[in-house]
Amino acid sequence: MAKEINPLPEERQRDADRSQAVILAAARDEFAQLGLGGARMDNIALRAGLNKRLIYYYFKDKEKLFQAVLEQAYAHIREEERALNLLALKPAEAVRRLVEFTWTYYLEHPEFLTLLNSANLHRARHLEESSSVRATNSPLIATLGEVLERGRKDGSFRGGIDPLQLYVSIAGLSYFYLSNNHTLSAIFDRDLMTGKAHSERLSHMCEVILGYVLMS
Amino acid sequence: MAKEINPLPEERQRDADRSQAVILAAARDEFAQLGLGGARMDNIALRAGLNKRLIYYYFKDKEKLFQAVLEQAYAHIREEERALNLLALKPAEAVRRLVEFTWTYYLEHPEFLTLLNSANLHRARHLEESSSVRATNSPLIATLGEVLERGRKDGSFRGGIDPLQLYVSIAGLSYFYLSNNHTLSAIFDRDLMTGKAHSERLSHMCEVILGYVLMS
DNA sequence: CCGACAATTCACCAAGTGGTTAACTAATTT
DNA sequence: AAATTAGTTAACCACTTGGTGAATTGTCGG
Repeated sequence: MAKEINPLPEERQRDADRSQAVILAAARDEFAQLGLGGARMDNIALRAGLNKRLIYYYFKDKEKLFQAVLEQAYAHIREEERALNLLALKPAEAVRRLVEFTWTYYLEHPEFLTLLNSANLHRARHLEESSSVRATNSPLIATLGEVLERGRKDGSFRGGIDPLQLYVSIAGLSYFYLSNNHTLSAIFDRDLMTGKAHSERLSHMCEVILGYVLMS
Repeated sequence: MAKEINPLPEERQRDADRSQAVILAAARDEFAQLGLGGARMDNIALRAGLNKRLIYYYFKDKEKLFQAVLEQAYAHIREEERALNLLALKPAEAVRRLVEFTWTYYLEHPEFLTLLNSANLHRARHLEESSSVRATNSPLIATLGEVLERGRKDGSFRGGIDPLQLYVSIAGLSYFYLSNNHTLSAIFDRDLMTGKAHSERLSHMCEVILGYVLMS
């Protein structure tokens, strides 16, 4: 009996790409949970199920590893942002869609929030060294600017809105609620992470943002 | 010539209260700059100009020290919030005042933002153990609720606004801009920390929030 | 002036810490 | 199938790290 060829390529024992991906995922989780200062390289190796030496082999050192994690995180959200296709929607719907997307993305990717916090704690020096993040100068702001212009032209939006200010406001409304939910819940003694609380927050944010951009 | 009595009490070499205060300030700075995981006890002692052993003598361990720093930070902002006296203002002015205060406080106390981020990274467990923070269940929300009610009664505000949602929104608009200014500046290649950028941000936030609460 | 206690110092440590050296082995090339 | 290279491993290390035991000294009431 001839040995049949496996239709799926057999798992190679050694796979550089897979190892790097596994390390990145492990590092993302460790950094997200403990911050740059609290993360432990031994722990990352343990999470990855790979020898610690491999981390240094592929990523040089802790700082570079963190930078790689950040780049991957940004690449991921940028990809999803691109898929939004805001220009295919009516201006008001585009803004609402952006609010909802931002909220949902942050909600489903809490690690993104803590990674950004760590990056900012270190004054974003890991981004400045990174070409990939700066280069792909998010086209979202340009798109949002176009949406605002269209809305103004068709008379539904007020004029003079800075798209960057609006984007920061949209992001901030979700970000603060989710990133600081533990302290907020503790101080105000109210669980902010129930499904009901979430939908209330989303509709509140839509009211705030749409109430601002829409003529009335 | 008789030795005259010093009108200011001479500096005692040993002063428990002063030492604790110095340690707290040093710890606040260290934690704010490096996070809980990145902060070093030796560094805190160095900053304080005191022997490291004193930190453990007064604060038990790193976790308790961090908790004490958080408690002090909250106590400070709560004190200033109390001084706002929002109920003495007309509703619209009270809301605008709160926006301005929040912005200014965060701007002048950047360490508060990073401390909160660290607290949230650790799921606010340092607050849950703290009686002082939970106890002084910020009366700001109650005050804001009263402001909203007055505004609705005199016909200037819309109804149905949840004061907590509004507070989170007001805080979030400032917080995200300032806490994430490094990553935002890097990604969008725009300096967000100039005086001009600051005043633009403040007026944008006032428009957003007042546009939301005011009837129109 | 003294005894007692509180404030401070000094020397020290076990358990990590990020990072490295060099050997080893699966794939790939020739 | 031998040679080369890329992926992986084990053992190790110099240096930090949070934390402690015990001695020391300023302060203050009596």
